[in-house]
Amino acid sequence: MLSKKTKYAFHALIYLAQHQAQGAVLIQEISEAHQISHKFLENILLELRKAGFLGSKKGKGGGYYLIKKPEEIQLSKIIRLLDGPIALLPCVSLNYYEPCEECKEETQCGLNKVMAQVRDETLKILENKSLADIIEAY
Amino acid sequence: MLSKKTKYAFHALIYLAQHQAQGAVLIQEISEAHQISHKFLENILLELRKAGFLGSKKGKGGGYYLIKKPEEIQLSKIIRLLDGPIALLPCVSLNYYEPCEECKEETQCGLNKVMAQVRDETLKILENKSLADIIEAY
DNA sequence: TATAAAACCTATCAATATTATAGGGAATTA
DNA sequence: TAATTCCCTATAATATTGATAGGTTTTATA
Repeated sequence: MLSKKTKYAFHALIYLAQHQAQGAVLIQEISEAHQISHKFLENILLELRKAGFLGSKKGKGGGYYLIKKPEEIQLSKIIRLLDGPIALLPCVSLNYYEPCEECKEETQCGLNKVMAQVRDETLKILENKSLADIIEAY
Repeated sequence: MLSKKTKYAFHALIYLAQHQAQGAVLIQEISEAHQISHKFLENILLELRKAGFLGSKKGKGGGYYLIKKPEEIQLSKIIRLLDGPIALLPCVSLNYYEPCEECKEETQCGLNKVMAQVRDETLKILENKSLADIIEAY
């Protein structure tokens, strides 16, 4: 299951994409529109900015805005940033890999094989779908 | 990520499958073989029994044993039993469905669509792979 | 039939992760 | 210079997961 953090991130990104014309958008505005705690959302937007998805402007008239095109924002990247690994086991994670404690030969482990397959199919979708794709039908 | 509970369950099931000949197997034996806390494993085996995967025998010479063929134990069933939903969002979960709080029309939500797709691909694998499959290469 | 072995069951504790809040700092605008 | 808004870090609250504890019931067997 995706965490609230990730869900909020998606909502915020969608909101920002749909209000690109208006320039910088206040945290406040997004948090009210989606009923998210202002401060919690603030932390999330901060992470998204540090990761290069958003830009920000301080002071009056400030706020957040997308600095990547919605087409260029892969869903997989957002999930990894806020939720961590997409894989079901550390030993098949591409970005958060950790060796299996039990297996000597991971490549010969049946569980590893299946979970690697799940990971591949999941990534095939999440890497090829972008923010733009989910907005289309929103 | 799968919980330890689920991982332990898989290890235990694999162990039981590989020691089917010996009849009932002690919790102790499995917990030692896999370095799992005896009591924690006990709870897990209990759940597996209640769910119909295992049988048990009390008293001396007792223990746990598989009552389903490894071929008939879908990985998806084990994960759902111990970890809950496989889907990434409640609104696309088949077994633990909960309506989306924001969407009026889930069918028209882009996030819902993508996550349903992920769920389908994941299940396509986890429902078609059984305990027997992961033992083969173990 | 007494004893020991083993699962059964439920409660509770501990550790960790998630969600949320708090509050002063720094930059920007007017 | 004052108001606004994001920046940053710490901490508190809550939920989930992982682990432990201890008595109960059943069963084999000596």
